[in-house]
Amino acid sequence: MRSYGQYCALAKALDVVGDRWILLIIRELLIRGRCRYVDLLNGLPGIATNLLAGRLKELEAAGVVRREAATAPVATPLYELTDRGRSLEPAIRAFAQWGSQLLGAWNGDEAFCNHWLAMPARLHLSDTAPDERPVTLEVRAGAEPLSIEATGGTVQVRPGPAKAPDAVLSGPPHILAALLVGRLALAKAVAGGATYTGDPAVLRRLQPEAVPAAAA
Amino acid sequence: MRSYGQYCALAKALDVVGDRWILLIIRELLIRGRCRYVDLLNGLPGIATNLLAGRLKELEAAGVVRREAATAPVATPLYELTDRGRSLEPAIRAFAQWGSQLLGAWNGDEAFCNHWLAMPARLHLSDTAPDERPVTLEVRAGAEPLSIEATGGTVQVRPGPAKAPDAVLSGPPHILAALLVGRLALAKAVAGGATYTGDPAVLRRLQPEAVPAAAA
DNA sequence: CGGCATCCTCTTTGATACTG
DNA sequence: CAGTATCAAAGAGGATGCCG
Repeated sequence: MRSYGQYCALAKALDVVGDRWILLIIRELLIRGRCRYVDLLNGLPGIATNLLAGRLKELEAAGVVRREAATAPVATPLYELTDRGRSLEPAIRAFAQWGSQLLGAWNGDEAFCNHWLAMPARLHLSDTAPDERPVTLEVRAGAEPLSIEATGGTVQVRPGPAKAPDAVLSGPPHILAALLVGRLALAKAVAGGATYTGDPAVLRRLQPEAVPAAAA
Repeated sequence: MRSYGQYCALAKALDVVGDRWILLIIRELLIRGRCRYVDLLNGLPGIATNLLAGRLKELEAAGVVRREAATAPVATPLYELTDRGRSLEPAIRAFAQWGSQLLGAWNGDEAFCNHWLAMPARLHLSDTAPDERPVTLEVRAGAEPLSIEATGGTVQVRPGPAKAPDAVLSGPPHILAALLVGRLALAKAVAGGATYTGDPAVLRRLQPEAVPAAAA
């Protein structure tokens, strides 16, 4: 990107991460942690492959992303955020929160990846029963599932299936998002096309206080 | 901007404010409040006038900016943020904070406007003596001065001169920024080229606890 | 295959000139 | 002052090719 050439913290930030696709690339790396080029490509529907390659180089040069070359046991290079990159998380969260009000019902021709639900999930879920045994919820909306684990007071969200999920949730994206975030009660989510199998307590345990409020 | 076409809150936010120059336009409106087209143009060195005009239209269409047409007493149309626009402030602050670590010494060929100091000032200053009478500090680094007022526990920062400043601060941008933010003690700032006239207590009153720490 | 680099077209930007 | 008009240059998007 062309620099704004302004002595201003915001302008400096935008010199580095203001380019098209950059924040979405960082979103992917925040959600997935270290991953391959092709994982990024899949999580960024619409990006041209040359553009992704170029952006990754810029981000590496800027010290936001680190590229680990493929060595012995690993077949392909891996990308991950540096500390500086991870420190963008609060800003990205703030933006996502602002954008969430622009998120209406899902019109089927928008791209959707299940793991994107990790962002609202990390923001709004917590383990409300730290002393009970760990439980896992698997969420399926797109191709690859997402697993959410409540264990010892913390919530772990990561892409990929859960080994032995205590509950499984699936349905249309906007219903799942609203349900996880606590804007929609389970009954209404089911009425809206969601399916929940397994122990209902798993979902309740993850939700701070939103469920009782929204259940009305 | 071309939409990312992704059902994701962050992508939706970027569909609206991800375009080049947009966040800087919003920065200007956050600092200045309601203002004229030329004010924006002056506060955004490097922007092309057609681009500013186009962005303002997009932002108006998106409900982020409101344009008030010139009526009776006012000679020219004015622009200001809507509530939705103002609600971007936390996200912009978060980004600016991230960018501040990229802000080194001021190399003279970067553009600088004095009123940009309002962002770090609002973030880091507070009125530490709410019960004393209001005091005003005037900051001069660029063309137009900035006035910072501590009154009754709150700090007001706005572009423009102060009526009767209790103190006046001037000097090179990076020195003033570091001083205001508390990263630099007054003595060191003066050694670095800053000038401070008036009551030293004014500056101390504005700074939470940073000065004692950084004074060492 | 996964991980890019090239080539080409189309859109956006930047610079400047011009008008009500 | 507040923009619009014009045009060249840069960047994005898409397809495809190359290489381990």
